[in-house]
Amino acid sequence: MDEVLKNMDPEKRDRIINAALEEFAESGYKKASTNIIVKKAGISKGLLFHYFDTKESLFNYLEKYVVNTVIETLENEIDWSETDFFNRLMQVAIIKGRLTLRFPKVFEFFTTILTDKSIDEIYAYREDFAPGLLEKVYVHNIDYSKFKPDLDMERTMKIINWVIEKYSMELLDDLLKKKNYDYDKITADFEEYMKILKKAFYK
Amino acid sequence: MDEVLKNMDPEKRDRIINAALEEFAESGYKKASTNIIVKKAGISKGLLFHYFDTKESLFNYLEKYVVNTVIETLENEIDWSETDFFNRLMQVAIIKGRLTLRFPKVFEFFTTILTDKSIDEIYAYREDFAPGLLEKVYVHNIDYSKFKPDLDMERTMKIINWVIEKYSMELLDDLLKKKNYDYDKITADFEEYMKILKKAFYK
DNA sequence: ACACCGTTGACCAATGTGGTCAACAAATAT
DNA sequence: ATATTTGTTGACCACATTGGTCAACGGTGT
Repeated sequence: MDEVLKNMDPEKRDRIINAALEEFAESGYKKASTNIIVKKAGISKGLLFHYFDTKESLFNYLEKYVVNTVIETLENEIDWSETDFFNRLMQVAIIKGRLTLRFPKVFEFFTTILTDKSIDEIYAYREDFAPGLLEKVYVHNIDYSKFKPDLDMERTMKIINWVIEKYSMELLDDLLKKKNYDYDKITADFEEYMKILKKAFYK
Repeated sequence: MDEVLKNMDPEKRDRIINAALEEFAESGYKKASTNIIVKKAGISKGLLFHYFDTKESLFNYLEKYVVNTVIETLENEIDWSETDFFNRLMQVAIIKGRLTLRFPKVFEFFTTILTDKSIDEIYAYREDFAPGLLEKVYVHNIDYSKFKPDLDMERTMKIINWVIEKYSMELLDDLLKKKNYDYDKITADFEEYMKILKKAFYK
């Protein structure tokens, strides 16, 4: 399976991957239909099972490929010298936006995978695929002395994260509907939110 | 169908409703299986189709019944004399928590229904079932003069809403896992978050 | 002419679908 | 006690969909 995959036309591979991501994200592993996947990908049934022997191995390949791609992209594209916490999170959100343009349903796919897993399992899953990454994003080089000293930091961090998650979600939904990607406008809008949060939580 | 439903044992009706809500929420209308619904509800196939002639009419009944229940509960249980914005939103969240204890998957059911609808359609849907309610929750008797005068109010309101939505979601997930409902502890924790937001956005 | 290879879609047994119905059980009326 | 209605069951149906196979096709290079 592996050597045959390496030689596949990359454009076609992305089409298959996106079709499969969409179907698995929408229906979960069991109810996802290979018939629908081939229809979405615009290929024949036979071809799908030529590249991926079974539905299960397709799912496994998908998971590995897509998780690794996301992690590598984050590792490589984050500016690790950035010291401002909000700017760091903004970078992450923007990178996620670019990934969504290439793999529209990746993050819904992740959500579906993680649904029904306990918090411990989710943590283990994350550490399995990207050991230490989460901590690195949140603390490496970040200057926490900018925050007001009397804050309930645990809850404050949760609040900031929730805001960014929700904003990103609305943003990604939007990206998938309209096709244009007005980088500057999005960044400016995002910065407005960050400004409000900074005023609220920075010294 | 209607008169036969009125006479149904309410405990059994709730079991059927919750089983159907769960299955529809999980799989969407088309992929939801009536076989799984009867299994979850612990009744026979025949009985489900005795009460609800078709899968479609079951879905329609569900939608009406559950939307009306949620709206009536909100209308009746909100303390409309409350003037503090954060307390108002906290009340809504707590009422949602109580509803989740009775209908564990209602809000996931709503989410599934609304997925793939455009923003305009969602707005129309809401106005169709609960005309004016949303506005009433957000403005009726609320004292907005407590907010700092120089705020970007549109974005600030979004932020507050996002925080409460996310907090509620985590709370509801939690409620479904553990069965106990430590009202006081939850309220206290919630109030901590509100305190942070008030310090950030109130004068 | 041949071999090779990516690709197709009709085809398969197996499982699942929404819905029916004759028959049983329990309550209710006579 | 008996007859009647009401609530409930699950085996059963025709049909759709499932994951997966395979003989055949068209194109490319030799």
